[in-house]
Amino acid sequence: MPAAPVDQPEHRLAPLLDHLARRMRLRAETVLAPLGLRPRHLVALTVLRAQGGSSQQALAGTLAMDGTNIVGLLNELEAERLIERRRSPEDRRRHVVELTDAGARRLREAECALAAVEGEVLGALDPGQRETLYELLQQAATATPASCAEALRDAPGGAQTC
Amino acid sequence: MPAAPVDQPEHRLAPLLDHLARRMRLRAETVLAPLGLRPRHLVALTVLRAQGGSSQQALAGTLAMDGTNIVGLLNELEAERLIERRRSPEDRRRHVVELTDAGARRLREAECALAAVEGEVLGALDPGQRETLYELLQQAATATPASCAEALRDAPGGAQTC
DNA sequence: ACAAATGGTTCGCGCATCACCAACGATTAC
DNA sequence: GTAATCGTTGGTGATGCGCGAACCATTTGT
Repeated sequence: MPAAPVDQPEHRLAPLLDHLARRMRLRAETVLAPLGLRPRHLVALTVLRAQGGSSQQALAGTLAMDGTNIVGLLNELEAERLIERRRSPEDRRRHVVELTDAGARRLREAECALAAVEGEVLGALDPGQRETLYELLQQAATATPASCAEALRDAPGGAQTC
Repeated sequence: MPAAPVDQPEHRLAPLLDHLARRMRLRAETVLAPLGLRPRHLVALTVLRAQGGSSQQALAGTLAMDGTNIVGLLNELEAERLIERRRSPEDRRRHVVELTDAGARRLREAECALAAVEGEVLGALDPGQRETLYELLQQAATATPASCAEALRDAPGGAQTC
């Protein structure tokens, strides 16, 4: 056996992530509809609860979406008084976006409704596994904005690893 | 302290999953483009490698998408000789879809290219963590098709858990 | 003080995804 | 033979989203 060429399964988790996220999103849509929310809103609200008081283009960065679309998203959320835009005192061009009390409440309601969906999609995982899954994803998500921008800056063309 | 109301952080991982999957998908698109593949194709190919020789509506089930759209997806893949449709011997109405050698090769190429993306998006996770993440997602994904259909059958309206 | 750059907003274009309906050919089941 | 099933094609419509253009308010540079 010469050098044992390390026949890795070469499993990448991008497709897996995509697959599961899709399943989750599909079910979540139907559950969230009665609350007047869509998955996108949930992500935004969750991010805002974590890092409240960010500017809109900071949000655009962490949500990885175009600035103009952020406006629309926030408009919808503000129309239902779930978030507030205040002008920043230091730089009055900026809008400081923050969760309102109603927003935090709705978010909790949504999360509550989402628990059922989790039960369906992640039925094969026991509570402990779900918890570690949560922690892994959380860790990845909170650290990514920086590392992602960094990676994009360092290797704009292509960074091949194999 | 009356009954200690268990002030769970009530963290749901649906938004997290959505968020990370989006980041991953965005980067994956640009990396996959030169290979003539899009994220959807990758998911399909991965599923086919795992459970080869399924009928198209079985695929529709596990991919959670409409049958008619499956046709288009498979057409694209077949046009590049990455999959083959053969008629099932038992039931000649069915098409048995299977990965070709070229398909398996392309899939590996794509996974290789995807490794770089993983590095960017999951930079905060060390190899061990990524492995457990993979195993958790894998376990959830392989078990979901059944449990999901089951859940939909049992509770078509709404299954509130809290 | 004037020009340039920046954050946010609005409008509109274009593209991709996707569910759904309808109709059809081939095949199987009752 | 009739009905149901699998796949295929074509079309429609909603949605999401990136992108560019123009605009206002504000800040920054000189």
